[in-house]
Amino acid sequence: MSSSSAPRSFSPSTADAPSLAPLTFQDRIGVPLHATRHSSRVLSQSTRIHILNDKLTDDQARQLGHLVVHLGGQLTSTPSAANIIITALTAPKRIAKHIHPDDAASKFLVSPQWLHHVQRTGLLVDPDEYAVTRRSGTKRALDDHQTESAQHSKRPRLDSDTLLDGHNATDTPSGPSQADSERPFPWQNTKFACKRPSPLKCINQALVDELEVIHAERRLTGDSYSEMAYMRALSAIKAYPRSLANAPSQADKIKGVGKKVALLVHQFFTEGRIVEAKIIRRDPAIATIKSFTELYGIGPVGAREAYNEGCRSFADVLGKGRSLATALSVSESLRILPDLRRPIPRHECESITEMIMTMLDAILPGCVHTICGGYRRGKAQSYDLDIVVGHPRASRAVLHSLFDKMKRQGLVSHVVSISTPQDDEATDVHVDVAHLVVVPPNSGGLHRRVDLVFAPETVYGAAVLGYTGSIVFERDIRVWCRSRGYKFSFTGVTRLADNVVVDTPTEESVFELFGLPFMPPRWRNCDA
DNA sequence: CGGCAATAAC
DNA sequence: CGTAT
DNA sequence: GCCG
Repeated sequence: MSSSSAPRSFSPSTADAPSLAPLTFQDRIGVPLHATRHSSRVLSQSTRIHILNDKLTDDQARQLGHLVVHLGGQLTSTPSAANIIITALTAPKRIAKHIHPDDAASKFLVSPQWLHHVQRTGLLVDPDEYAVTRRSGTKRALDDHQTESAQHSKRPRLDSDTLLDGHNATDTPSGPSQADSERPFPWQNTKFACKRPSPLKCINQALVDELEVIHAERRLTGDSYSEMAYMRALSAIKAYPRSLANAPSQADKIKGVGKKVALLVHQFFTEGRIVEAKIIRRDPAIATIKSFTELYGIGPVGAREAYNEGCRSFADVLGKGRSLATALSVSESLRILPDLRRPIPRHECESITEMIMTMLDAILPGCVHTICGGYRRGKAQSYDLDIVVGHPRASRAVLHSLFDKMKRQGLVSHVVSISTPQDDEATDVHVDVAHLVVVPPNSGGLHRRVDLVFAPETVYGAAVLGYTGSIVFERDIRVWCRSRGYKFSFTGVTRLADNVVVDTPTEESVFELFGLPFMPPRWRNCDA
């Protein structure tokens, strides 16, 4: 594709719609620089729509274009930049002339009626309902009234009886969630993820997985506050202990779930999927951008830029030679990526830790340690290893001694980053961190990401808590903490009144200080 | 309508 | 600033 | 996008 970077526009050729502003095309991925304020947009930026002019008059095409923009969607100048293509054509051969063969499979090809239906209902209608090339059923494209009424009248709703109390969870079917009896305390309707137990897999996990698709798309497109809203909403649903299948309208009573997500929840349980997630799942642009973020040091912005500059493969990204400010070059990152994609089973987390702790013991005996991260939350496998070590005060630069020893033994293949040694006697507490790539012996030469954290025992509890996650749990414990007059980080807890660091030798001491019931690590799985 | 975690490295 | 934890 |  020709890299049309800046938004382009043209003025209407025929002057019979004078009130309309010129149409604006946007072929790039990502939220517009000046996000147009739609109070409640029907189409999000995940719908990038191209209108085939063929068989439409200029005027019709322009009207449709304005409708797309009016509904909050993005208009593209080429078919390949879109994920939805509107056309009045019906003959496959004629359509094929406009669509690159590579694109044909992934694009939704819809009739203009789709857009009108979207406008009429104010909902993102499944584009497959208006597919111009037949899928399983050929009759859909014409009878939009029928599909509409069918969707709205079907399915009984039996959600009036059940209430949001969470105590008498009598109806716990054979769900895949972990033993509910282990739940440390009952669910409560709170906006703080750190106050509600969240299992590894919840009873509404299929819904959570669907919302996660939208969340990931918001992250990749840079819609950051929408991203956060989805993250928190799915987190809230994840903690909800009862099935929403027969009571989808209960969803908007859960704190963190608002009008929009409640609508999606309803759609999921009445129609079996969320349309927006379906569109995103089929969007190759999103998949490509996501794959770029697998490279260390390339996040949503870098991945998006690469994509918008025409990159479609790792080789393309490598060709760009963007190694911006990362210890791991793109080529190195690419080289070890196959290894880093391999999950680390729990027993290997343990054996690597044992090896490292044995080495440490020869340097400074008597340190305590905890394997944190997903491992501690009970995940069967992880993609990195977080080891938090607690050492007696007065021991300085322990991490660096250990690090040297590991290097000498050839265990360290890459130093992603390591905190600068605190040479002088800094009076305040210092937590040392090393982000390494390690090649453990006896594991087939696989590269493994290992994070080492060295904390004085006075803040060991905060460090362990800070490295156990999950992300939403961490964020909310900080929010809660501030509301109680403290500031929390993995380096310790500070009382805001006098800026004094409070002793937090154990996790329990942190929870107690904050007036929070202790949350067992296995119940901190607040993320999808 | 303001706010949305905190921190370190690059 | 963007990325990572 | 949601909460207070």
